[in-house]
Amino acid sequence: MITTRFAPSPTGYLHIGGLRTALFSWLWARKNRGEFLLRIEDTDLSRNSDEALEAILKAFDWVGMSYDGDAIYQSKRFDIYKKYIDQLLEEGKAYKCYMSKDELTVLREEQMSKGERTRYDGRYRDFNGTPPEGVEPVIRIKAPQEGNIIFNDGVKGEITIASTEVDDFVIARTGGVPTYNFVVAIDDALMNLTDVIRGDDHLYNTPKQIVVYEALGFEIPNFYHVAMINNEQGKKLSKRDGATDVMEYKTLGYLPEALLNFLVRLGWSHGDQEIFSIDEMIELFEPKNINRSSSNYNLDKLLWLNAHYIKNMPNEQLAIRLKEYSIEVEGHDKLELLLDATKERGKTLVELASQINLIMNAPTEYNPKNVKKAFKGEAKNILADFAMMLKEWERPLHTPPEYHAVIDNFVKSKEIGFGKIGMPLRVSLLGSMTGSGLDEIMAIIGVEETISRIERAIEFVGSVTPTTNI
RNA sequence: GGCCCCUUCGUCUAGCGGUUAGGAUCCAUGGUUUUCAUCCAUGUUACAGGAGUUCGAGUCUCCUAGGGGUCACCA
Repeated sequence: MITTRFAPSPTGYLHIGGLRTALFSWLWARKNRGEFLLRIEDTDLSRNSDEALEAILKAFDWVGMSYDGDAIYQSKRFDIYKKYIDQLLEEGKAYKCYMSKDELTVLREEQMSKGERTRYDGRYRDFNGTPPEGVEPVIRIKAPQEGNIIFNDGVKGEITIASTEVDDFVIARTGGVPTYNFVVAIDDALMNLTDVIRGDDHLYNTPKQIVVYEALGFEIPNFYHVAMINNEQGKKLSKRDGATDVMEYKTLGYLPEALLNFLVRLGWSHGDQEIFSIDEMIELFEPKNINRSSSNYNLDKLLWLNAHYIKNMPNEQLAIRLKEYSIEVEGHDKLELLLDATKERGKTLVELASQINLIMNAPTEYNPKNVKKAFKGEAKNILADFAMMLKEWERPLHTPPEYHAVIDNFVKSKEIGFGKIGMPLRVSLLGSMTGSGLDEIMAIIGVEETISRIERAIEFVGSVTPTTNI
């Protein structure tokens, strides 16, 4: 059985890099009918925040990734870690180090000035004397002093790191609170993880964790280190790049299925395929197809995917999603028509919402530029005549083709080009020069509203246009 | 700086010793559309550089350059 996990620390929001590794882990577990576990890394009591934790859980919920069982909180497992610390101490695989922070700083500065890698020098590794007074010790683990630590990374291949690069790192701070690399290794082992998929930035933690695995006799899982996601300039993602919080994408009008599809293709591929439903991702995902190089985050592609998912989403479903964007169209008698007429014109739900609002609400103002272009010349009279024709029209007016017939008839009887009525009518109805088809708009709002909007436009034109121009 | 990793169109990527180096996005052009958008078609653009190995190298090896990661009593 495959067991994977996502292990965020509740110190900030969930960002897209984290979401992607979570996605990969989730897909891999689901594909193998294994388990995907959630573990909250909250051993740094001073940096945790409940809001951050809540935001992470909310983001998971929004994208629809479910974890198995209950989330595990490291802060509630200190007694377990304590037990292993004591065990290592007893077995002589760990020791108390009485070096003060000041002494450590001095050592580091010395090493840095010599251009060496900063590392603990092991001065208390075999200490038998009387401990200095007044110093609360930390616990350090005995790391191998020679040879190499070698592991096979599922993405990058065999990684060899010299043991001299790994010092006797602290596993318990003064006060006894255990540190990250120690608890990660213990929890990963205790949770029976088979595959650890995580960010590239953890690559150097792996040898440290292997030291713990070996000291405790745990079985080492498979590691997959996924390269980072950079911004469009190829630099590290930062707050300045916007939308670092996954939930920000919801605010911007992105569908979770588009975001996930975008992320799954960032660093992973299945031949030339671009569009993946969740089920397809689960079916096709293979960690061996994860790219070894880092990738740049590019909004164009996400936007294209989002537009794709909006266009292809059933209208009832779309109506439900739109509720989050202050659009209440569920149960509207022209729902199908309304969404068919607008959903190809919005790349995000926010844009789609504004398209819908344009149709559902009569324009309260007309852009001067549009007025100048669309309401010039005979426009006022033409609109008036068209409104008249609508009023006197005797055939039914419900569907777009039925409205089309009116326009058709109007243009022919007046012997004018479509342009003479098209743009003035559009601006009258929407206040905008672009948008859905006129036939559709009129069919959605109905004949009374159509006439009312035309009359308001005529009134407006009359108030600003010199009579000589009409 | 030490160590580790990475390098194919602007971007995401396919490629797994022999291809006219493919797809997607973006951009441009044309077509469809009464506008816009959608859709369709066409087009421009890439193997970081240099040595090897080989009959043959984007694919293997080495070097150089560039980029990234990491060096905590943070996670």
